[in-house]
This record gives sequence, C-alpha cells and structure tokens, in this order.
Amino acid sequence: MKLKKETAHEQFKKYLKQKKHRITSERFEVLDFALEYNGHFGADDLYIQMKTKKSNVSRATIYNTLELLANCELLAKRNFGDGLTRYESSFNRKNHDHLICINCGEIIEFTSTKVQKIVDEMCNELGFENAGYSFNIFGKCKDSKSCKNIK
Amino acid sequence: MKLKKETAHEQFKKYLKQKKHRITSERFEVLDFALEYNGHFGADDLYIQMKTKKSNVSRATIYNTLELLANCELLAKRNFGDGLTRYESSFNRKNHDHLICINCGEIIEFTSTKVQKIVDEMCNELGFENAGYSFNIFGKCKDSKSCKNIK
DNA sequence: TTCAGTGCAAAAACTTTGCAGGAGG
DNA sequence: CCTCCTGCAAAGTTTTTGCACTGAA
Repeated sequence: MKLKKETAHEQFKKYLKQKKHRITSERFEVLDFALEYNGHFGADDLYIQMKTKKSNVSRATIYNTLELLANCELLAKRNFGDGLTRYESSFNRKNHDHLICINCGEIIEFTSTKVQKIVDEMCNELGFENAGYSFNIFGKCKDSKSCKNIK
Repeated sequence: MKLKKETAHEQFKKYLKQKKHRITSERFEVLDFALEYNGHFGADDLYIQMKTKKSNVSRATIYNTLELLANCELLAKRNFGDGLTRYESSFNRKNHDHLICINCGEIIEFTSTKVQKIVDEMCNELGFENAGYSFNIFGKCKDSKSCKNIK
C-alpha cells in the first residue's frame, strides 16, 4: 500500500515536471484521497470527503487537479449518462468497461480484449492518435441479488 | 421529408398512448425541432433554437419531452465526456458510435458491427436485458483538414 | 523575486422543482 | 370534470471564474 502510493506520487511528479506545472502539497493531497476513494466519485464527492477529513483544499483546486490526474492516467474519467463527471483510480488497475443497471444503478465492471482492438482499428482507419475511450452498456439486471434497490 | 416527420409523429403517439401520457401539441413541437436539428444538441440548445423560431415551449417541457423521446428511441442520448447531456435524432438512422478529437472537438461517426456483438455477449454473460450502450473513442486527429479549430 | 497555484466566494451553465392555470381524455 | 401537462420563475447542482494572496522554483 505504501509502495503503491509512492509510485503514484512519482508518476504524478514526473508528469508535473514534464508539463512545467508546480509540485504543490495540495495536488498530492488530492491524489492521495482519490486513490483511497472506493469506487467512482465526482469532484464534489471528493471535496466533501476531504473536508470531512479536515483537509483544506478548495473546490477549484480539486477540479483542477482531477483534470491533471486524468491527463497523466492515474485516474480515469467516466460518464455514466447521468450528466455527472466521475473519476476512478486507474493506477495499477486493469482496463475495464462498465455495465450499468438502469433500474437500480448498480455498476458492474467487465473486461473484453475485443474492445481495445476495435478502438485501435478505428483510430488507424480514421487517422487518429488514440487518447482513450469510454464504453458503457446499459441494461436491466434480472436477478434480484444485484438489483434490490429499484428506484 | 414530410413522410419521415409523419412516421415519427405516429411512433411518438403510439408510445405516448401506450405509456398513458397525453398527446399535446408541445410534445410534437419539440419532436419536430429535434428531428430538424443538425447534429448533436443539448436541451438548452434546443430551447434557444425554438425560442428563436418563435416557439413558446418552456424549458421544463423540453427537458421532459426529450427524455420521453429518448425512451421511445426517436432520439439517442449521448455523453461525450464534457459533462453535458446531448441528444441526436436516431429516427431512420443507422446505429453508430463516435470518435471525438480532444484538440478541436470534431466528432466523427463510425459504425462497427463488432460493437453490438460485444454488447450482446456481455449482457448474456452477466444476465442483463440490454437497453442500449454508449461507445466513444477519444483521440487527436492528425490531418489539419478535420482539426483546424484547435482550442 | 516571480508568477503559477491557491482559497474563497461569486458567477455561470445546466437541470429540476413548485405552483397555479389550462387543456386533454 | 378530473388530472396531467404546461409555463414561469425560483431553486438546485455541478463546474468555472475573478481576485488577491501565497509559496515553489
């Protein structure tokens, strides 16, 4: 755990230097909270979480830093169709996609090697340099086990 | 063109009846403007467009109606990662996905039969009844032709 | 020392809600 | 006639901006 955190710090530091951004304590504070956050979170979720834990970082800085962290690929930026921007740690995690239950909001992660292949194919074909993708499937889960909180 | 509009009206009417929603002139007015809108639009874009063309339909009604139109599959709801909810006519159109240039914002539509296959596979595997998906690829377009408006 | 980064609050952008009046079934 | 739908404006959410101060390089 300690190791993970340090490696992430290193990666972020490297990115900041490369982009000629300053190394500030606030930025690493945001990184730490983001890595510890369990699951997907919005910028404001993180702000509240940090506020609760007596951190003094402002909203503006959090928004700014999350953007940086997404750019240097420590976080993944997600959209589940509800108009909110969410983030999730992508540090030391396998690439994955999401299946979202439109009844209960449950989000199931899955991986499919085929998806990246399609991404590469299309980028090649259309002359794009790939910079990520977003793939969400929506549906209704049939078994009550994972769909008990019907809205 | 006339035909297209009438068929769309019919489809919407059928949907409204089935869901026991009322047939109102405002709802069809929104449908007409949505079908005529060129490309992707947000709810507020449509409101402004309608306001300009002397329509009196309110924001609340537009938001409400777009939701209905998305549910009955006359419109597709899209998210391109900028936190805005956009719609686009899906009436009489082939299913397609999007490749978005992160430099200039250009959106290129593409189709790949493989995507729907993956969607079906995953839904089967995880016991979901499919209700759509969203697949967006982000990248940088290399040729200046389609990337002239760098932000 | 210099200027990017920060906190704060205010503003902006988008969306939802409450209420009273109006129209569809 | 009974509701559902609508318009309007107000409130709510999430995100961005302006400004003066602070601290990294």
